[in-house]
Amino acid sequence: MFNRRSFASYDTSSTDHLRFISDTVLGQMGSGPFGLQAELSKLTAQEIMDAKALAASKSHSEAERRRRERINNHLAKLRSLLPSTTKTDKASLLAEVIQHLKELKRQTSIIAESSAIPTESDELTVDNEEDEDGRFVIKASLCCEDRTDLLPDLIKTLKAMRLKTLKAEITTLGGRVKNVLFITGDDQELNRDDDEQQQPHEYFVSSIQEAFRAVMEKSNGDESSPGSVKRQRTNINII
Amino acid sequence: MFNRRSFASYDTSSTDHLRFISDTVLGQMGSGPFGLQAELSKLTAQEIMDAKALAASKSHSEAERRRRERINNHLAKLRSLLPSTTKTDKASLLAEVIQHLKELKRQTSIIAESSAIPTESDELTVDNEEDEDGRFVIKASLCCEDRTDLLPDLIKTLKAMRLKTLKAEITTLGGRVKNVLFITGDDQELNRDDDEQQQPHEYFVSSIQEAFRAVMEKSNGDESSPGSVKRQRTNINII
DNA sequence: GTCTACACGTGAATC
DNA sequence: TGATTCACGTGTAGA
Repeated sequence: MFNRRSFASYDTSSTDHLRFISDTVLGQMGSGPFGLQAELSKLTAQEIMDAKALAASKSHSEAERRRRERINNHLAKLRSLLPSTTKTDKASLLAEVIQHLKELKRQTSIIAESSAIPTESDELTVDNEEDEDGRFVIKASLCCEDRTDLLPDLIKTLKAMRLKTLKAEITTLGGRVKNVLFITGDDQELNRDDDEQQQPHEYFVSSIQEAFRAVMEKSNGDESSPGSVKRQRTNINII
Repeated sequence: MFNRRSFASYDTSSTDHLRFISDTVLGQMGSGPFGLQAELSKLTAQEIMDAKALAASKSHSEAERRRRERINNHLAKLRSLLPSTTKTDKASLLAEVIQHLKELKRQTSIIAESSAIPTESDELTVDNEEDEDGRFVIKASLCCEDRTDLLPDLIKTLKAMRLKTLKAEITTLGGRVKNVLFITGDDQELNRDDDEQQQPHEYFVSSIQEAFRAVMEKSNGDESSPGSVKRQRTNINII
């Protein structure tokens, strides 16, 4: 452990290290011809072991240097992607990356909700809305990878929940699909005038969200179909 | 440097370190009462210096540990923000962050171009388009911080370039403004039927872009006006 | 047994 | 000067 430390300094060459060892050992031991011989052979063994250890240590430190280099290159790339490069500090850089990432995520989610074009990331929002006649309508917007059974599954789900689709905007682009559905229940279920209005509607919203989530996740699990017809765009409005 | 190394191991206590020094020094020096006394006082000085050095080293290593902790916390937060948490590796994590950041940036820029809502980041695009009558129209979309003189400056610029605004969509939100202008030149300048059509239009596009860029940058330099009326939204269509 | 990734303490530099 | 940041080589634990 002691001599391991001795070549830990940055640019001590192998020969310097060995000379240091031979000096100390020869100084402590007797200088007779036999002892010297023994010590010399011992030294050779030491040399070999040290050479091996040094080689191992060298490759180790080099590997570690490569790793550091990779990480720092990525950090530099991140720094170049940020708008404000005020702080050069590493931790602050990462903090700004986090902030920027959250901001971008916020923007995209806000814009994506009000857009009819499907995005790369899966998305599901279900909200209460009021139509022009003041009746309650639920607007459900879901975006996911397209598959042949998606629409039938959605219809089946809606039928099972006794819901009626007033209007559907279905847009597919690049193998992905975005559905914006305007849903209402049977008249005896929704549009009641008692003072417990909010709670039942929130219940409907969450149960619809849950059901649609299941349909979307079933879609994700279906990896066997290769999504044959891609990169073609269709835009369908069902009223 | 030698004894600095000696307490470099992780949990060697201060007393162990000092005992090691006293052993070696006493072994090398004479053991007379005077020499011992001198060595003892020296030792005390050494002890004090070592105690100081140890304290410094301790605070240093603790500070370094805090720094590492901060960085790793940020990395963990980044990992939680990513959609795919497949690789736990640090460098790969940063690589995925870069990828994700680029993807989000791409999405927002694409969506922002086709949206009438002003975004947080400045933006300027100028493109050729054809209107319903087949005439050439230039669509210019610029988004920047709002100021009172922005619109007059734009109008002045357009007038100076002998351009006509067919239609303008101006939307302000939260102190920022987005202008989408549909521009055409005088009829003798644009809409010619010779085979050099593309080049002059590209010239117009780039010169318009340059002029608008100047207007936007002048806007950025104007920090004196406090942008009094913020957080109110207006939507104006000029046809 | 080699390889890889991490945390650690330390020397040096910058402020 | 002390505080803070970085690169370095090393110990060590999983594949």
